[in-house]
Amino acid sequence: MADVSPRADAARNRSLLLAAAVAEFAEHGVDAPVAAIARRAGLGKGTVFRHFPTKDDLVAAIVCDRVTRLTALARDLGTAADAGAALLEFMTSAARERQRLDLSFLTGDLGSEVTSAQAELSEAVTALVDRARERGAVRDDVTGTDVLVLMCVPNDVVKHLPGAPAQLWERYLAILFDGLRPEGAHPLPQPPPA
Amino acid sequence: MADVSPRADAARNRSLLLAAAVAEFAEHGVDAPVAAIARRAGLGKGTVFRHFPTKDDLVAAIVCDRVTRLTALARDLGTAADAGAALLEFMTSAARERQRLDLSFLTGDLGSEVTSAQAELSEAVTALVDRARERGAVRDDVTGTDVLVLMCVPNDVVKHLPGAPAQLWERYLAILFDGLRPEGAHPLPQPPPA
Amino acid sequence: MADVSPRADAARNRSLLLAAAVAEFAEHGVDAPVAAIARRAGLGKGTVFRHFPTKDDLVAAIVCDRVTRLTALARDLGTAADAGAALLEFMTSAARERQRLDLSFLTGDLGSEVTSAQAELSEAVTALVDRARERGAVRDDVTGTDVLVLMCVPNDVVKHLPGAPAQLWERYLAILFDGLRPEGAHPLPQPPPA
Amino acid sequence: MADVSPRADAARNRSLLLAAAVAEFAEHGVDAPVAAIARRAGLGKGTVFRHFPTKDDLVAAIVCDRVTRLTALARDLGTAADAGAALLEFMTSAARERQRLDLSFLTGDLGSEVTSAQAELSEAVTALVDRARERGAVRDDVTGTDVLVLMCVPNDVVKHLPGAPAQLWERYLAILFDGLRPEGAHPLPQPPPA
DNA sequence: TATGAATGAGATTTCATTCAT
DNA sequence: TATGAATGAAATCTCATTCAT
Repeated sequence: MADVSPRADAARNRSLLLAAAVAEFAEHGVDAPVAAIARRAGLGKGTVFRHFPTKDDLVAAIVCDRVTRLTALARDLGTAADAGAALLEFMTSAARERQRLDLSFLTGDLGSEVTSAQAELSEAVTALVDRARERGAVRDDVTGTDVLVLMCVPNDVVKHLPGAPAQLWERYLAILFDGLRPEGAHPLPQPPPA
Repeated sequence: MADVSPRADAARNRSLLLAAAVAEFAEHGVDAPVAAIARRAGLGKGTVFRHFPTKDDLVAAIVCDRVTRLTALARDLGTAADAGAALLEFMTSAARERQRLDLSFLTGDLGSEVTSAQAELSEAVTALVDRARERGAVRDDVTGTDVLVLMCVPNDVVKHLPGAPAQLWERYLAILFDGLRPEGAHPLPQPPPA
Repeated sequence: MADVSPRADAARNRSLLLAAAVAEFAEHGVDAPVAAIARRAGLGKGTVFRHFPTKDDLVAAIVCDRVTRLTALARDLGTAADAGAALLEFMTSAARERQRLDLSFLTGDLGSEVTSAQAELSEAVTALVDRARERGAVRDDVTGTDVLVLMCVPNDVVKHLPGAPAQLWERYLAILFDGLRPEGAHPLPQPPPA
Repeated sequence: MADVSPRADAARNRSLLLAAAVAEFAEHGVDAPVAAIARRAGLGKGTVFRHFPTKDDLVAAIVCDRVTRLTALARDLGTAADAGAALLEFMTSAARERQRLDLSFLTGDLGSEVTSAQAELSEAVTALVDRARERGAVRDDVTGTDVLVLMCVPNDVVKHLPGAPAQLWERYLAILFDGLRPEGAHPLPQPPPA
């Protein structure tokens, strides 16, 4: 009990830093200087490096957090009555999350922690997609990995239109999801990635 | 005569530089140092700045070139017999182009030249889409701007999968295009962007 | 009684810290971070600064300790039967000590405590050398200060040969001591330092 | 001819930098900041890194220069009439050189260029010592490598005495050289290093 | 008293851009 | 006109030291 208080402080600062980093990255991209993040968090530059020895570690922490939350969501939705609606809701929530910050959490080597978090997410999403496919809610030839990469689309797309309204991603998610439905599906020219 | 050869030289250097920049950006991203581009072109660093006063100008020139070529393609396809196939071919060619270098040519302020080139592209693509929509080849509620942003998707998506096969983008273009077809289209939650 | 145990604790920590610092400096040089010393001692970083307000103070304490021990040794040997053998043994022990950690304890301003310890060592070594010289064990023109600086040689020399065997210093101490003997001594071009 | 002038400038700056680095290292040790060297040379910080991509490269260049000059000297003296005097002169010159800056040029991995320069020096000094030994000018059991490491002694020793007169090293070189003479040589306890 | 979180000055290094030759 | 040397403003990261708990 006695040693909780200093740690509470450190935990609070860690949160402050993550929030500041998310905000700063959202505004200026991942090239935002660490100093700006520290300033935004109201902390010293060195404190950032105490919590995250490398800038990459900071990025990895954010990604990890995000991926973990998505995994939890996918698992929650894994037992929903309507498997198709569950998948759509997952993709919707994922896009809404990504609207805040679009760090691509699939690329690059961000360390083992992120890698295993990604593996868990992949598994959870695959389960979600498999179920939707079995119920005929999505086309036969779509896989969990497909959804994993496609769920980034709506936000990526909107990034290209600087002045666009905040909710525009919903439009493209809808178009994309129509492409995943069984109705009017044409055969795909390439096999799904591993 | 005397002043023709220097101009020919300058034009050749400009081409060399653009090619070198495309290659360098493709390999190392837009953060590739100007020095590397100069070296690759077999020219001095100062020559780069003589042709392109700023690194951004160099990027803008590449984007401009690319956009202009796409505009020409869109115009060529504007008279094809099958409007739907023409649109698909346009998006396919655009994706194939982008496979080489995925500078997002829609974002950011790259100067007036790029802006007007973008406007022309927008106009040409809108014509293409309008025609396809009138023939019933794509859904009623899709616009030229939609296609303009969506045609970046296949490559953007594949970027997230480092080890993926080179042609994987074809898979996602197919899914996406199925989403643009009239069959099984669900109403879209947001209006198209301007 | 009540205040005895904290003092005992403090003394123990001081020793732990000195030992850890010696080890760390030996492995990584004086640039070894204070944090590493604290970790090696199993103490907090703050504790280091409680005992030694400055990193320099920590270095000074080590030097002081070392110098004091050498002084004791020199005094012990001051009454030995064979004055020449006593001097050789002193230099041998000094070199062996220095093999563990070669902080040069003569250079720099390390504070008054070190300065006075150095003065005492100087006096003791001078006595040792004077006696050896009187007995004809060393050449006429050699002084205590000469020995003081020369006794660092064997280790300094070996430092230049990274892969050298641990005992190589003995070779160079032998050569050096031969240079201090009266046999075959040539006149020295410069007077001894103060 | 026409392209000599820009290079002349660069060469001059390179020399300026080397000189400034030697001076700065001599005053403040190798930990002297690169910025200080640049300032002393009257050049920008970036210019240092144009000439020497790394601080280590700068150190290596200095060492290389020094080693190369010593090699030339050793070779020059290799044909002198009096082999013993030649060796003494070599060690004297080496010490005088080192008096300006005592970068230990034997330790550490400074890159292949330095390594090969060191090898050449070693060979030249070995020739010098072998000849002296054959003429009976130095003791039987001394090698080129011994001299290579011992020639650093006089300066190392004097470093420990901050206020000492500039020529004090001559005194210790004399003592050391007496230790290398055949007269009064005692057997050495350790074999020579490779 | 002991701890270790926070600090911030400073070190190395990169790179777009300028300018003398 | 072409070159590449010079510049200096960041950016990342380290570490001695302070201070709240």
